[in-house]
Amino acid sequence: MRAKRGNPNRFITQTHSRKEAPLPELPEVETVARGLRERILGKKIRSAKLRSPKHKTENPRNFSSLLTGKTVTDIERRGKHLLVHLSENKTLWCHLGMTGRFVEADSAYKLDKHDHAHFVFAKGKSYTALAFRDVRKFGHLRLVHTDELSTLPEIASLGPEPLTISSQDFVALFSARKRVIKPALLDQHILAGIGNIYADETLHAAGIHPQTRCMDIDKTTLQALHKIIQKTLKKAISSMGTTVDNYSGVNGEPGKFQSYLKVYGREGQPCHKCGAPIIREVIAGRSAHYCEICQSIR
DNA sequence: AGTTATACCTCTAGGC
DNA sequence: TGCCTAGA
DNA sequence: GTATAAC
Repeated sequence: MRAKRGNPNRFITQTHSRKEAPLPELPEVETVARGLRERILGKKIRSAKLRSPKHKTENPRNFSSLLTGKTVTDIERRGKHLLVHLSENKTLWCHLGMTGRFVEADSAYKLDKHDHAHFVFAKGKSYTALAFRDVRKFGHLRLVHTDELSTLPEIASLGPEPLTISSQDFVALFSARKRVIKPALLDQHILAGIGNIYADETLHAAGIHPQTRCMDIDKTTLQALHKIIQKTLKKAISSMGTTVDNYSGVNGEPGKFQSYLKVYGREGQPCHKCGAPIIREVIAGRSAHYCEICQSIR
């Protein structure tokens, strides 16, 4: 399946021996938000259908009538949440979970069994039809009142955005905690948007062992981690996210960041820095990938 | 407070 | 070839 | 991926 044996420039791609979910994290969700802006911003919802009533969704009965006729006024990302703001104080609040995605689904499109909703947006002669697909059903689509968004616990309790937090605030966020760094990075209440891939990648780049307690990491290293996180997320966004055997873009465009992965999904393969095999170890219930030589800070 | 396990759900690579 | 399970 | 219950 994958890749390019013998191509030194594709050293990462060829190492993936398994089909892995893309795990929508901040860069992937940002990519989707941008794709949605291009396609549906300013358009009016002509139809909205929910085809899997079992899927986590609010107002399943009224879904169609509540959405039809509303206009998409703004699309924002907060952590891994997608907020599609509509006219009349409505917001379509989406989370992609592990496998959620939007796919273009015009009249020729054959709905997949995992397409839980279908939308048609229009402005003048310009139509866009999208399906919301979510194989594992960990994501959701919910219709909420825009002015009540900030009262929703899932949104209100989110930590700051990693791309805009200052270095000082970042250091303050972690330096006093007893917790282990990897789960702390994954904790959306502390910082919003980082998931398993970028936690592992940034810790490797910063030379920090994933089991290190936050308070044991000196300030200089935390400052370095802050920089690395911003750099990595920006690069991933400009690469349109990480795609392994799936698509992160709205129209199915694969991301390109997977070719830069240095530890994630590379268990047993040589570290690109030192050659030691990459370790995979379950930490706090999730796979952590790291190099025990390069990530000696602990 | 912080940690860990468990549940939610479907699919696929890889082992046997 | 197919069945089964770990892990996404 | 996340929420929740349980040490």
